[in-house]
Amino acid sequence: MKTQTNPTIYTLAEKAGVSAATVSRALNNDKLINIKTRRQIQKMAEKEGYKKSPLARNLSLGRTGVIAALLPSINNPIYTYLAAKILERAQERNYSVFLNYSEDSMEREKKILNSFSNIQADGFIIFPSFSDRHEKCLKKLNRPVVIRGSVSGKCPFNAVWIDFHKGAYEATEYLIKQGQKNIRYMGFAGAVSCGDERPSGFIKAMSGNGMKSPYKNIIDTGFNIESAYRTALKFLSQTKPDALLIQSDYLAFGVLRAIGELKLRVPEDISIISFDNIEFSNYGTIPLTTMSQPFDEQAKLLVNTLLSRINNETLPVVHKKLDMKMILRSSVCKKIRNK
Amino acid sequence: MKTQTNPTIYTLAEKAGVSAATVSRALNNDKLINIKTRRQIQKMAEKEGYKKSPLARNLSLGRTGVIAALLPSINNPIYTYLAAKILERAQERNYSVFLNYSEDSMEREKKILNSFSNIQADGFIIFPSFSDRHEKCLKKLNRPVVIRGSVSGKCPFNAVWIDFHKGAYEATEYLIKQGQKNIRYMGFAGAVSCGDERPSGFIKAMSGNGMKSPYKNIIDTGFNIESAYRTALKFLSQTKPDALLIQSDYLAFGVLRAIGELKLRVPEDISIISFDNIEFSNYGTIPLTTMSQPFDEQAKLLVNTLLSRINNETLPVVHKKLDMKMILRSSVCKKIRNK
DNA sequence: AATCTATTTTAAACCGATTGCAGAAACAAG
DNA sequence: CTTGTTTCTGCAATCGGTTTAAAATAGATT
Repeated sequence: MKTQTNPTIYTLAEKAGVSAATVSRALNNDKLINIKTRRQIQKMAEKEGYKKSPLARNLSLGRTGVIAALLPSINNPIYTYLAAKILERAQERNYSVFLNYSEDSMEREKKILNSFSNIQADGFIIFPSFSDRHEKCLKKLNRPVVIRGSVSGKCPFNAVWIDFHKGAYEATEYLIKQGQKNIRYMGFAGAVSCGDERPSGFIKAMSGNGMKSPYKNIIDTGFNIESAYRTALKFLSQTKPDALLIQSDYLAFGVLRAIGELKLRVPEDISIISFDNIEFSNYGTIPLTTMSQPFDEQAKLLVNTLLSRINNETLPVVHKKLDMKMILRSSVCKKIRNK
Repeated sequence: MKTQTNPTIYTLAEKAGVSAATVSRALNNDKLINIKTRRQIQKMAEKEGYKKSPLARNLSLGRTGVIAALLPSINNPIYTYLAAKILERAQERNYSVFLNYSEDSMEREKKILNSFSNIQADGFIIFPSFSDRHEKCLKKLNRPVVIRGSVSGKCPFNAVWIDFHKGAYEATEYLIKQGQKNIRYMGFAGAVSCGDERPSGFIKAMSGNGMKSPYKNIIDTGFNIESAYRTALKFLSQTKPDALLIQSDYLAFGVLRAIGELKLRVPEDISIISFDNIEFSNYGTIPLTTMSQPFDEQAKLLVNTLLSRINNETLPVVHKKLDMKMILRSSVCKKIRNK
C-alpha cells in the first residue's frame, strides 16, 4: 500500500483540465462557475475522496472556526452539562470547541487565559471563578468574549448569568412557608467575591421574615465536595437546623454524606434545597428538591451571542439574566410544630 | 482605537531590517542565527506583542497539534474525569484536544467518526460504544488511533482497557466471602456486545461457588440512570437479593433511588458494589464500595501511546490491560445467617 | 463582420509561517 | 593578496486553500 498523498485542489484541477481557482469555486458552489463544470468537479472531488484542508482554508479566510471555553471545574457535573450543550450548539453552526478547566485555581485560570491568546480561537466563553480583575486579560485576547457570570452594567463584554439572588430568595421563602424556622445557608464563601448572589437572596428572605442577624446563618463549606462533607459533619454534630439551603447539588452530596453518618433522615430530620438540578440530584437515596438552572437556554444564549459578535463586531454588548425554576422532589417536608 | 493588525514575521523583519526567514529562525531559537541577532529579534517580538499564527505554522508543518477524542457519554462523570486527565496530559505536550460525545447512540457515533475525518487532527482517542465494526471508519481516518476498550489480539490499533472481568470476579468473591448468597448483577446488557466483561467475571465467581444457572442473575438496566432506577424499582419490589453488583457508580445512583423509595437500607438490607470510583460514589447518604479504575494511569497511557505513534508511525501496536482496585466503603456488610 | 455585453475561466496575489539551498560576510591560513 | 573555511543571512518554494482583477469565450445586436 503506497503512501497516497491526499488530493488537493491542484491535483483535482489538473485531472479536470481546469485551474485551481475554478476547482475552489466549484467546490464552494460558486454561481460564477458554470453549473455543468461545477457538478462535474464536485462529482470528481467526491470520487477522489477529496477533503478540504481546514488549515489552509482557515489561514486564507483568517478565521479558525474554533471557540474556546474556560470552565471552573470538572468535578461539578453542571459544567459538563453546560459544556456538552455548548458543544452541541456550536457544532450546529460548524464551530469546534476547545474546553479547559481552571479547577477553581486562580493561578490556573490566569495561565489558561494567557494560553488562550496563542490559541487563535474566533471567540471565547469564559466562566470566571475569580472576580473581574481579568478584564485586562480578556481585552488582550482581542476577540469577542462572552462571560458566564454576573457583571456590572458597564462591563464591556457580553454576559449571561443566572438570577441566583431571586432563586435563593424563592427557595428560602418556600422553606419558610413549609414551616421551617432554623434555616442555614451552606456554600463556598469565596464565590461571593465573584458575584454569587445566593447568600444575599437568602438573607433578604430570612430578614424579611423577622429573622435577626441572618449573617450568622451562613456557613462556609469551601468549594469542593470533601470540604463540604467535613464542614457539615462538624456543624451538624453540634447543631440541628430544620433546613439547609445549599449552594449546589454537588456540594449537597458532600453534606448528605455527613447527614448519613450522623443517622439523620432527610427530610424528616432536616430538609434540603440546593441549586442546579444536575442529573444526580434526581437519584441517590433521596431525590433533592433543587433550583434548576436552564442548561439549554443558557448554552444557546452563550453560543449565539458569541457567534453574532464574531460575525459582526459592532453589535451592542448584551447582558442577559436568566431565571431559575424550582423542582420539587423529596428532600423538603412540611414541619408541624407543637407549640 | 484603530484596528491594529497583528504583527507577522514580515512586519518584524522590516522593522528589524532583516529577512522574514531570519525572523522565523530567530524566534525558533535556531543556532544558525547569530546569538546577538537572535536575542535582538526575540526582544523586539516580545515588545511588539508578536504571536505566532498557529494556523500558518501548522499548515507549513503539516500537523495541527490537535487530537480528537470521542467519549460515550456526558452524564457519567467517569468520562469527564478521563477527559480532564487526557486534556492535562495532552497540554503538557502542547497538544489541544477536541472532545465529542456519542451519547451511546450508534448513529451519533458513526456521524462523529465521519466528521473526524474533516477535522484534521493528528490522532484520535476513541471510546467505542458499539462493537468494533468501526474498523473501516477508523482506518479511513488514516491517522494514529488509540482505542479505549477491549479489542481482539489482531486489532490493528493501539488499545488500552480495564480488566473488568477480573474486577467483577474479585468483587463477587468479596461479596460471597461476606456471606452474601443471593447476588445479582445489574448493568447495561448492550455493553457486552462491545466487550464488557463484567458479566462473565461475575458468572465465573458465582458458578465457581456452586451457584447454578447464574445467567438468570443478570439484570439489564439499560444504559441510563433513569432506566436503571425504573428497572431496579420493579425488580426490588418483587425480589429481595442480599447484594447487588452494579456496572457503574453512575447506574448505582439510579438503583439507590429505587432502594430509597422502597425503604430498604444499605447495607443492612442490601449490599452494593459498583464500578469506577467516581467522586460522587464517596458521597451522598451512603458511600459506595466500588472497584476503582485508574484515571491517571489510563489517561497517561492513552495520550502517550497516541503521541508516540503520531511521532513515529512505524511503532508496533500495543494492547494494554489495566487492573482495578477495590475501594472499601460503607455499602457492603457482613451477612450473619441464622441457620 | 464588427461591436458590445454577459458569462466563464484563469493568473496571480495573499494568508503566515518553515526550510533547502545559495550566496555573503568574516576570519584564518598560505 | 588569494584561497579555503566557517558562520550567518536571504531568496524563493512550499503548505492548500480564497479571491480580486483581468482575460477569454460565448451570445446578442446592429
